[in-house]
Amino acid sequence: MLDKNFDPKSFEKNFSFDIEASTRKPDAEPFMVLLPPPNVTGSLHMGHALCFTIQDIVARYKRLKGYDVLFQPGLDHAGIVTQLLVEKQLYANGIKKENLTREALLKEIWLSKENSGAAIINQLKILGISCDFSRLRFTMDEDAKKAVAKMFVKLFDDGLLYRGRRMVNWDPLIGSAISDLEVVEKEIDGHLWHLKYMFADEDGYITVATTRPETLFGDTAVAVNPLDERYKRFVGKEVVVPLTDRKIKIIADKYADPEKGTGAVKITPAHDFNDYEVSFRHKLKVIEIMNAKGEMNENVPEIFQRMDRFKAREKVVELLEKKGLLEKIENIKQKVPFGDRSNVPLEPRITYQWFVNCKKLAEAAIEAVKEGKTRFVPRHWENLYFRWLEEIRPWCVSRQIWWGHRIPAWHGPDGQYFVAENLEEATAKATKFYGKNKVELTQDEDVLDTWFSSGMWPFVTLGWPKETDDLKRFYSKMIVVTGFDIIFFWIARMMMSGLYCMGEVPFPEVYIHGLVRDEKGQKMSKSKGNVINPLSLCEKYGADAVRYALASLSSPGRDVKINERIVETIGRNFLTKLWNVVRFAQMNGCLYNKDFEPKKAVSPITKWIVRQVSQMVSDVEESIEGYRFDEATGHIYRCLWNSFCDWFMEFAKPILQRPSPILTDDKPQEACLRLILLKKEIRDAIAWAIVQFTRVLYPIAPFISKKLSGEMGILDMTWPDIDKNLDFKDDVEEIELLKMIISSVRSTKQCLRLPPSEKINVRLENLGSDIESFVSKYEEILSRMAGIIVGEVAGQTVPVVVNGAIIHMECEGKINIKEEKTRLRNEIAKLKRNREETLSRLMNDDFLSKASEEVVQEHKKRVDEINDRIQKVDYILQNLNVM
RNA sequence: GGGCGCAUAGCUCAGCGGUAGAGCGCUACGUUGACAUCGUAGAGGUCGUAGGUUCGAUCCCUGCUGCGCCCACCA
Repeated sequence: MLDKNFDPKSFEKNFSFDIEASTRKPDAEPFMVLLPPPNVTGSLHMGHALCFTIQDIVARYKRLKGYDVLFQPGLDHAGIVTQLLVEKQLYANGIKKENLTREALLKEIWLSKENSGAAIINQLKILGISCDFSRLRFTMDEDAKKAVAKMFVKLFDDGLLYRGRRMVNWDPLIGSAISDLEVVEKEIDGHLWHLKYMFADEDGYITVATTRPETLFGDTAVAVNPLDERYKRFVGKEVVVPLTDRKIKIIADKYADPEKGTGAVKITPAHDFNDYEVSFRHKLKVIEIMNAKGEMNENVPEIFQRMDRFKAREKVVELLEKKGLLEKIENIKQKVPFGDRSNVPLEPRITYQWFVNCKKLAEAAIEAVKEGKTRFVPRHWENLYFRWLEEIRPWCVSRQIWWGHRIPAWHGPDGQYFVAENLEEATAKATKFYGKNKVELTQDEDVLDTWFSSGMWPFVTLGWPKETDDLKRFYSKMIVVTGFDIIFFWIARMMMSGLYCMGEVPFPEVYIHGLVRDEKGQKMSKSKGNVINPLSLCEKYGADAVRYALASLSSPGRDVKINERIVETIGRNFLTKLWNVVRFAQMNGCLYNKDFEPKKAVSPITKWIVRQVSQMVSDVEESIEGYRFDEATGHIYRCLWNSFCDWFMEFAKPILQRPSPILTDDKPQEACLRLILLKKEIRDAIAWAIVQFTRVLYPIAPFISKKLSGEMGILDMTWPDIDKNLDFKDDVEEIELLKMIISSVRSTKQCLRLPPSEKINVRLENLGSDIESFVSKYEEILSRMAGIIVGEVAGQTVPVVVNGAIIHMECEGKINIKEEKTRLRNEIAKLKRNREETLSRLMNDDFLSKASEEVVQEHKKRVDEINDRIQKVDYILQNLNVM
């Protein structure tokens, strides 16, 4: 028997879904859900909870539907983030990175990875995510390493991957190159310094505006626009770089925009993408003035050397001012590129890096989506995907950090390198190249961008490059669920890698969910302090409540705003309701009866609830298949709370509470038997309905569903097998009429300020069916739920119109006639307005000729109904006058 | 500078070419056996704005306004 208090903690921990998650069904249709591997940098946040809940709903639903579901879990090594985190932890313990060897730092990171990984797995289990943990993979597994090396070599051999000296975005804090995607533009309050560049051979100067005065040591020209009349005559002249005695030329280049700054721009090829371009056109010298940490190097005057770039800026400005070379300072809003992980301003830097030429890969990825081989849900995300892939640039995949997949390339003593899957193969290549036996090879120091291995996740987890059975069975049969923020990082790359290595799209569908935000719609972040920890919510309200709330809030294409209160009011309250109704069922001895056949139900109320539940099941099915989890929870909610609890259980109560007759010889046997059978049918129907609820709810709230279906006597979870062709029309209509009568009486009582508990005599008129039999069936229900006694009435009455029927309520001395008259007049006025509107359409020839026949008929019917009602209400009004 | 999304009740959001919906909140009333984490009833919206298409527009199209996001190497 269930406890009176609903306490999810008391049972959630008792359930493990490991067995169902790892059970394979070789004969069933395969379906895979690919869990986006969480970073091993700590714990799961609300975004994970949403993403994983959605996936788990799909996985569980498909399992119930009979598919062979592989829900593949994994963890991501998350190169830069993880290394930064561990370095920070070490630093807090007084250990500096500089004092550690590569091996020592890696050892520390692996340790951290083990801890974090274990914590994440534990959290996934608390959330009830039913992936197959026996198949847990890590992006730096031995197998994954081999696969990554394999693909790297393949790309290299196909000429799609190369090493080159290029200008890249450099993160001075991390000391590494990063990809374009890892650059975030931030608008900051900055200054525009107007500097005087003195002419070398005459008096006077040209004014150059810059936001980065410290880079002037790297200047190798000043550019003006060839069409700029102001500066035409200066082109070819020399100016002196301030604070130095170095002379540079004034050049004419269309890059200089007369509208911007002073129209004359300093050219610093080593530290600006545009200037680098300009330097090629004019064969300018390239002077690097900073090291990997963003400190000034030996190419600047002595006093600036080893100085941090921002410190140097201050110093430069100070000196310029002293020397009278600073014309003015303007305050401006400025966009500056920052590293998304380090959150420091980036420096463009010219270095050797490895690049993937994505052009061809991208074309295939675009094509596949255009052809519909992969579909985004919601569809409009495809635009974003196309736009990025169409303008794709070479992808810098090397990182100057230690944590990650080491680049599978080996360098010879002379700078020659050999790309190979392992040292043996590299040695073989080197031997061939050098033509002698012993060559000292050293592996490339760099590691790969994390997303290189993430992009291979769909097939690496299935065993690639081995041609495993799983790979054949599940590749391209999977779904990926993720946020739009990683469409470029991950989805696009999985498409490219997948098509490249497997020749087929990895997944036919990608479901893109919204971002989780706080109740004000703000992004959750540690700095704002508005982060909600899903695990503490689970602790407080249960994982089911969190999952249910997330599902019901996840409308397509919209962000999910959540706070603790929402979990409480949406999730926990609903589950409490379910818990309580099951408890009530238990008190009444309801247990699942496998012999109960819904379509053979006898009692109208049973037929009604069977109909409602059946409809709900097919609605939920449709919703989940369309990824409408908000609708799915809505259907379950309304059916359980409104139809089942508010109506059916109330209908059932009087029947259940009737004392069971004892069959003796002196009582009419048939009536007793009928009651016994009716009570049994009601109990069976209650248990049946509850079981259906737990089944449809199982994908969303698995713990409570399992618990409650167990209480009802069901151990195996399956999707409800519902008869979609039930013909209960007449009975369903009868119950709908009953409901309307009850509602109308309640409403009228409230209007008339009659206490709901007061029993009122009523007379029914024009019911449309046999009043006597209707009353005999529902007399008890009408009495309990509406507080009316059907029979004859005396004295003053208030008639209530329900559909075609009229309920005359006895109210002698109980009501205020004036108020009642006002109420009725208002009702008539409203009805008339309604009628006018409908009639005006029916009198419109265009409407009659152009609207569909169905719509026209509907309008005509509506007018008839309104007329009928007006007539009755008016009749009532007249009679009130007489009384 | 391009592109995308959103605008519906006090709040959070569904919806839809044919008389506006839910949850929360609010108001009134109601509890001795499922549930106050509750029940019953009710108030509350000219569906952002201006045009257009249509017999009919909250829904489709266009402009505008406001908010949010993405992309882009500019001093």
